[in-house]
This record gives sequence, structure tokens and C-alpha cells, in this order.
Amino acid sequence: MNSLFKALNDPTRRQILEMLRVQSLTAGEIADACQVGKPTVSHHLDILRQAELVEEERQGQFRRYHLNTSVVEDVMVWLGGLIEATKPAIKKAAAKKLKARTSP
Amino acid sequence: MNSLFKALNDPTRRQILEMLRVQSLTAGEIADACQVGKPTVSHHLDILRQAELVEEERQGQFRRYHLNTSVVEDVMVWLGGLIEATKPAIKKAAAKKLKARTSP
DNA sequence: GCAATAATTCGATATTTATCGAAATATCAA
DNA sequence: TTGATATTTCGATAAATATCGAATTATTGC
Repeated sequence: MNSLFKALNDPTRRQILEMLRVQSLTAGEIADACQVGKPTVSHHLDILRQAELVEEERQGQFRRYHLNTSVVEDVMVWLGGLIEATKPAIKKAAAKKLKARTSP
Repeated sequence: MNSLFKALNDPTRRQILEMLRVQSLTAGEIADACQVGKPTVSHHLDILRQAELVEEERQGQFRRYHLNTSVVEDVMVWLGGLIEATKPAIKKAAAKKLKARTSP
């Protein structure tokens, strides 16, 4: 979880993820699109890879990067837990509401 | 979005959110539970408040902190966009699958 | 008003981090 | 092999950040 939130914390990295959502890209293409140098992009891709948010595929002298959505779901599950398993008072109210809707 | 991901990036702050999920707490109670000093907790609560992840309610000499789930949903929406609006090839495949399921 | 309690702000510090230019590594093409 | 291109690694640096002790602010109860 730590490496995931760390990876998501930077605006440039989030921009990279948004780009990879549309299509997989090489490091060079990413560097052209983002307003940072190539060494910086390389560093960002490293952090995204550590978090398993992106996967690297080597194609000759290029390296193509893909988005990995499965770990994105992991974050969503954690966040969902924050919303779902909430205070007893609210859980009680939710149960009451449900009962009113399901009983005749 | 920036302040939200920044707030979520620290393990202590995530622990605070998990505690507030169960019940609202005072700064002192949080400091007792977490393994950090009171000034540090105060700082973390400040960052969580900037991200609107927690809300402060003054009760005499105490300050009670509540979890605000609405912005948690904002993060989930952003993450969901990463999953949903995916590559055209996959979208096409999904459409095909849907058609096979809905047509006679 | 005054002592006690809750919490924050202040000042300092050590660590992490984003960034870049230069150098190194790796692959392709001729 | 040699030159060109893609990408990373290295070294340095400036900025952000988590943490603490001490001092400060705010509120309660006597």
C-alpha cells in the first residue's frame, strides 16, 4: 500500500497513468508529452513500476510501458473500506433504511 | 486532487483515517493510539483537514475529528476513470462481448 | 483570577524526493 | 564494427516533509 500511494502522490506520475490509460507508450513518448526531462521520466517510471502500476515490455531499443489496472483496484478496495465499514450509528441507519425498502 | 493524494501518502495519516472510520476521536486520543508525539499528530490532522478528509468539531477544550467520506469518493472516481476508460482495443472487445450476450 | 488540561505553533533537524546534465548501457541499421 | 538512437544510471542540488521538544494559545473548574 505504501508504494502505491507514494506512486500516486506525484502529479507528473498521475499524468503518465492517464496517458497510459489511453494507450501504452515508450519512455521517450512520455518524456515528450510531460514537461520534464528524460532522466526524470525514467525515475517516475521506476517508481510506478515498483508500485506495479505500470509494466515494462522491451521492444528492441524501445521499452513500451503499459498500465496495470489490477493494483488500482487494490487502492479502491482500501478506500472503499474507509467508506463502507463506518460508524455503528450510520450502519444502523443504513440497515433501517434497507429494511423499510425490502419489507411489504 | 493533489492535497488528497498527499494526505493519503503517509502511513500514520492512513492509520488515523482507519481509526476515524470506526469513531470520531480527539487529537489526544489519536496521539495515544499512534506511535508519534502530539505535535506530529497535530500536523497530520492539519494536512488531512486541508484535503478535507477530516473535519474538526470544537467541544470545549477538546477538538473532535470526524472522517469525511465524500472526498474519499472523489479519489475513487479518479481511480475508476483509470480503469474504465481504457484502450480502444479493449473497449472494442468489451463491446463485442456485450453484443454477443444481448443479441439472440 | 489561576492552576490544570488540550491542542497548536515555533524552531530545528534529518530524511526523502523531484529534477537536471553528463556519462554509461543497450539495441538497431548500415 | 561503427554510428545513431533509446533509455537508464550517476552525482548533485534544491525543495518538501515527518518528527520532536519547548513555548504558546485556549478553555475549563475552582
